[in-house]
Amino acid sequence: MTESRRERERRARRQEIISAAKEVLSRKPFNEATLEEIAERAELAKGTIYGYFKNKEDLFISLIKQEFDSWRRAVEPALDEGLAPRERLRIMTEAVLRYHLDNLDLYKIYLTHMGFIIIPKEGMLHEYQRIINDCLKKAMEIYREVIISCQKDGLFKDKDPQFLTLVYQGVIQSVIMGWMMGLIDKPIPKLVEDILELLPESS
Amino acid sequence: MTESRRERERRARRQEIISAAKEVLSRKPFNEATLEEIAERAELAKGTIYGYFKNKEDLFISLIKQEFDSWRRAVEPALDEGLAPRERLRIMTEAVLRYHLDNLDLYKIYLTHMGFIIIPKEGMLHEYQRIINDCLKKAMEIYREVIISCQKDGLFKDKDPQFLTLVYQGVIQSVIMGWMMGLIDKPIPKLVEDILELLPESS
Amino acid sequence: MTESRRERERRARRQEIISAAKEVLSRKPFNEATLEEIAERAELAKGTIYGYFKNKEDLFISLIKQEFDSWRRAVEPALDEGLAPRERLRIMTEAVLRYHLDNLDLYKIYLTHMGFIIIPKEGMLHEYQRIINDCLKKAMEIYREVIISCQKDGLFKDKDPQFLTLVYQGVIQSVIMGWMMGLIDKPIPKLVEDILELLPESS
Amino acid sequence: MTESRRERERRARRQEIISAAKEVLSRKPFNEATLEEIAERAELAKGTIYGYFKNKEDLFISLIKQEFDSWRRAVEPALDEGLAPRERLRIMTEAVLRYHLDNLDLYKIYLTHMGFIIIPKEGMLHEYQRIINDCLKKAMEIYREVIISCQKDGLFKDKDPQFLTLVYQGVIQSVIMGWMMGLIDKPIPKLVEDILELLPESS
DNA sequence: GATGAATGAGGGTTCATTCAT
DNA sequence: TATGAATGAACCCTCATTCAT
Repeated sequence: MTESRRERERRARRQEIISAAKEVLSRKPFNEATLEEIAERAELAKGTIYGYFKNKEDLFISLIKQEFDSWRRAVEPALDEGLAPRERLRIMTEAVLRYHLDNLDLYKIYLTHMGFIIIPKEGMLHEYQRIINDCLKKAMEIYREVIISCQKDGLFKDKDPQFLTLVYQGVIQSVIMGWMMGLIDKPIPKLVEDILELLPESS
Repeated sequence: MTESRRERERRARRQEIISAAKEVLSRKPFNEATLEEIAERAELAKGTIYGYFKNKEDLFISLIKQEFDSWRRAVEPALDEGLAPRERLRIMTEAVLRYHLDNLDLYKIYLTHMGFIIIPKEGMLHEYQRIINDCLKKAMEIYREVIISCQKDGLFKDKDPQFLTLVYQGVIQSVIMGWMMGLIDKPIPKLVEDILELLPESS
Repeated sequence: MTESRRERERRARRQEIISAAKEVLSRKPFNEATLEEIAERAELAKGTIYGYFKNKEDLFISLIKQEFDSWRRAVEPALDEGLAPRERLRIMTEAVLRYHLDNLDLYKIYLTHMGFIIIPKEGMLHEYQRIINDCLKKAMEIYREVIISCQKDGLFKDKDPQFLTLVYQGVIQSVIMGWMMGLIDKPIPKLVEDILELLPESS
Repeated sequence: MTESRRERERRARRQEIISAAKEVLSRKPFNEATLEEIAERAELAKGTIYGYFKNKEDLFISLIKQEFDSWRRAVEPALDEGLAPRERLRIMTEAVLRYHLDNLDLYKIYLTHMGFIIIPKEGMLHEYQRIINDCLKKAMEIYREVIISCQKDGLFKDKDPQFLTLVYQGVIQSVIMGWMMGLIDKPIPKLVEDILELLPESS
């Protein structure tokens, strides 16, 4: 069991580093965030990080993957196909908002690195850019799946699902940004209601 | 008049540098874009840039300011209070879309640097981050003014204007991103129509 | 002509860096020689070197190539097929000895990096290792060519030329090392005579 | 006796580390060989090595000393002054060749670190560089002693013994390198014969 | 004004060595 | 004694900025 303790400690330390990185990366883009600062925040020497991650990029990728998994788990309930589509949309919207508003750092990272979604593949794309891209695509697919199920149920009848998905994502983003900027502070269920009301009904 | 020619040339040269910077910054975030690359694209020596701008940041700020002014001029027609509110909204939407779709580089810069909307609470804020922030706020104010005028006219009756502004901005952004990603390619007037349709009517 | 002066200065500076590198690399193997030390010796800032060479390895490769070319030019006279084979051998031996004894640093570099000749290709071979290898092979080929021409003339009749080349190279190396260690200080022509006397005659 | 077993185990462990180091150092120069890799090959933790050697250099020195002792023992029979000089030379040549061809790793280490023969005039000399130097000098002395005894017996009559020693060493090295590079594969006694034939007879 | 060589601070990364367990 | 996590010095390299020409 001694072995087990060491492993536990190792995992904990690894997590501390990821958390430190998360905080720093929420304020600075990848290239501006220094390992020095991350190490400092984790109260470690710079070199120590390399015992846990292959390099700066690996650390960042691990962070993104972990956070995306966590986001995905939060949204999972909305994937239950047994639920009514409209209910799935409500659950999803609430889960997404709650997740991000409880965890603003992640969203800041997303915003800070959003440029990477768009940047054309000039030269080699950094691995971490690919990862971010993947996560975004997966998130969009989830949105789209739920939206399509709503359409099958008669909502937003004649609109292009791609377009609807984009708009949905844009509205969510606006709300989160508004919250971040202190322009909005309603409780989450109220926000969800407001958002759903905005969506074009089929009727 | 020789003096005047010199000035004209100087302004032209300055403009070339800004254009080069714009192109580079649409592909890379501030810290990844090098003066070397900008100078190369402007067909100048690195040192020459310092004859026109105090430093890298100053160049970036000048770029942002200039672009924002240009954007503002494009949207100006919608500020005419003599027009019908709904028409103002249509004009604004069309102007914004047209401006950005004709000028994707600027939007890429915006996306690439969007993280800076979120003001870091600690440490020094780069001057250019503050500028970007200012521009965004001014744009939001323009949106809000038009939206409020619509509300006075009976549209979106009971909604919070702040919230509506955010949503409007989010929808615009979605459409531009969809366009960039090749997911959308309808002509602009059609897009405007789609967007306005989405907005909740008063009725 | 101003341009020409700049170019001239550039080449001169480049040469200074190579010379500094040569001195340092004659004392330390590649991995132990630091750019810091090279820059210091060239009386330049570390960063300046990167204006002249892509990186440390590029600098080293340029050095090796330059030195090998220079060595080759020194040995060139022995390649004249119009000469009597035995005379060619004498000329070559004298040229090689004179070149290295006048230019001990290069030989030190060779010795300091000799390990790379043998190291099996585990993983990727550094580019500079390949270059060193190439130079050595070319040198051996020159030796062999002259030796074979001697054999055709009746010298060392029945020996394997490969073997003879190795031995020749080994003897040369011994003499240079002896000189370096201060064990030998005869004038070069005397050394050449001594060496040639050692070689097995055909008779 | 428990104590004795402990000691035995300790020595064995120490030996394992030296062997691992030998293998690694035959492929990489001192500064490129990492303790990590040595420890891995010895199936030990990095820190454990410090229980057996003061530091990396101490380990390297121990290795060199041990190998040199072993080499010396192999050559010992040739030091018997009761034998005929020519026979001593034959025995020595065969012993040296056999030792190195059976133990190529050591020779690779020698080649990889040969640069250290040339004592840097400035700065601090690594202790291990001095050791290598010492070993080489001792080896040369052994060669010289046998060669001088041959001369007293009338061989190579009028040559400078220092010169002959160097040449002898050079020829030996050539043969070993030829073997390593796959250019030579005769059985050892045949090689010895070839070498001795090369050496200038007195007659 | 234009040039581009030179600078040097600062970042990512490696690795010998130490030390608590 | 064995372990391997932690340390931090030192290395290579980049790039904004300066300055002599």
